[in-house]
Amino acid sequence: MEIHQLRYFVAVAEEGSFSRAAAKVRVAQPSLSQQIRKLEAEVGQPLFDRLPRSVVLTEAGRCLIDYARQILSSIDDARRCVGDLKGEIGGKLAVGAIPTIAPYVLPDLVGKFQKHYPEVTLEIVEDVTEGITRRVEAGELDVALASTCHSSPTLRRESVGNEPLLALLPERHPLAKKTLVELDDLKSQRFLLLHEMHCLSQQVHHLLEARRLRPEIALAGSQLGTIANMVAAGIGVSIVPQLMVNHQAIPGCVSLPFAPPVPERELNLLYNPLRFQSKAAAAFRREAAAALSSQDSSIARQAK
Amino acid sequence: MEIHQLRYFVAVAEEGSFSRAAAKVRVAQPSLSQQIRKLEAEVGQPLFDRLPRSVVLTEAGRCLIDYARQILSSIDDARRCVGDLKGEIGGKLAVGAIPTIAPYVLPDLVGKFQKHYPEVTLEIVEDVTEGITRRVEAGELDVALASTCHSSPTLRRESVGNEPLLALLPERHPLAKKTLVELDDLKSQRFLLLHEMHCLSQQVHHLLEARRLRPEIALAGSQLGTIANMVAAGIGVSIVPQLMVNHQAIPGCVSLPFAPPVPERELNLLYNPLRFQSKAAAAFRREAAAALSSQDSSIARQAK
DNA sequence: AAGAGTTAAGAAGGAATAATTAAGAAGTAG
DNA sequence: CTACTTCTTAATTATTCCTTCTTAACTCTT
Repeated sequence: MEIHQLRYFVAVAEEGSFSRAAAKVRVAQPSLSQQIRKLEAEVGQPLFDRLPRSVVLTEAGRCLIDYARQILSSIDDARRCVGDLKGEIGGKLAVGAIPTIAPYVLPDLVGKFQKHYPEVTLEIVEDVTEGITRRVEAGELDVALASTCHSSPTLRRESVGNEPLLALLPERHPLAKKTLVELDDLKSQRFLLLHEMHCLSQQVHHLLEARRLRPEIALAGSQLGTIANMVAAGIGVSIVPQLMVNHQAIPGCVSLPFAPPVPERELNLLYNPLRFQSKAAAAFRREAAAALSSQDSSIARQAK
Repeated sequence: MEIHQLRYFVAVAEEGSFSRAAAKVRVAQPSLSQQIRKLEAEVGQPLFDRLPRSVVLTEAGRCLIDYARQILSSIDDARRCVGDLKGEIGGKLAVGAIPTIAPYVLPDLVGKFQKHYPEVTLEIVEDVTEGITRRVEAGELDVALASTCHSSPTLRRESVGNEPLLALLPERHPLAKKTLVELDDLKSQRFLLLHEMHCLSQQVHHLLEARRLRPEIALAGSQLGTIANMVAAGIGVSIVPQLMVNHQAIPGCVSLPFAPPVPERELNLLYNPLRFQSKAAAAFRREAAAALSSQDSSIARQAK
């Protein structure tokens, strides 16, 4: 059993194809076939079922795949761990964020971080909470930004504060002139929400349900900018995070803060405590926390 | 970074010498030196300080060693995991036990186990609780038999019952004719104990201390058989586990049960829940639990 | 103080192994 | 039926890892 065999094995399992896997790991496809065969010979049974159109793991393969991933991830950690000892902050850093945070936070944050630590190669992943947390737990992401999510031995949350949610109304809406709005004011409005896989959508849904506010439209595969444009077009109203309002002009809309109790969402930094925390990851967490806290102060200013 | 390089690296770290490590991993010494050099080149800094008389880990080496051990252990687990799928129960199994259990339980247990599963290669380690638990947590042992010990994420205890402790007296001792004895009866006796690193010794010490019974003699580097012989010689009395009395004739001594509250010690099976549990390990746990429970019934019989 | 013994490192030759390219077989789609 | 995709097989090349022999540094003894 060799490390490169495990790498090939994981690649084939992920790609479901020998040739695509070969391209991914940058070797000729026959080499990869050969190494998989050796691995199969060593464990004494086939790891893949070679179907006409695809390649799927056998029982033995499914059994091995988790170990293989873990071993490769440990090797990465080991490299990073000794690399960090050399002092310089460098290497690769995989960062994730959910779609209702990423566009408003990452551009500034990534820019600043790259300026401070130019030796770090960043890899950015944008996905919904479910996908982000899975990737953190699988060791694919070093740090991630998300809102409410589950916690587990392989997923630690570090709170970086709460963020108010704002009402988003068309400019010429009767409520648009108020300075504060209440949830109940929005009764009988049509709500535009993201697809329910977005946690923001779930959070708002819970808010509305608690107040027996019903009419909703969910937009699958969409983003907050689309929602805003639809609000501007008078199709409905929405509830959006402060971060969005701070970072993006929304022509044709006004955003109004809620009267207390102000609806909020959590902002969390996620990471996998079982993995080695590189200096680069620690630095990114620091900068991210700082960036989001400064959000808080700008929120505070705006609230005055 | 290659698997064999990690194997060599761990071997050198453990042996503190290139040549001894080379013998251990069965390669010529220059090969091993060469591979260590490659590893050092890859991580960018030396892993060992080559001192005149020995070889010790550098900071980078200390950082890497845990990862290396974990990776190698994961690879073992992976092998075992897929191997188990093939159905047959085989492979290697490392079993540990503390010195106050091992001689009375392992002979029968190991004999039976080998008869039932002749394909399993057993490796037996006898050590005090501290050493046994460390080895289980480090993944060196698959299963172990011990008494009271700490528990941790990498060390799970599975209770297999409690075992009564008995008073061990010289044949001609005035108390020897009683059928039940109380702890307080033993006041002013001289107690012979094993070295305090043995948990049995600590347990008895606590018992005595609670009753303000003081005079003790601790025997370093000794075993229960020696204690028994000294008791027979009239040097003092002792408190020993039922297991010992059941499995070993003790000429010149009598063992007496205590009146309630009967002092007991726990009997636990230990294993590392983070590691893969092979079928061989599961089978051993079953047989060990059965063996120790049948102890209980023989204890019950004897108590009548 | 000199030599025997130990320990690690270096160099050269040979064996094993993994990579590449090219050709073949099996199945699918147009 | 032909063209295309995908994995396997085969032959060749290149790498790399291991071994033996040798050198260098250091300890301990006489």
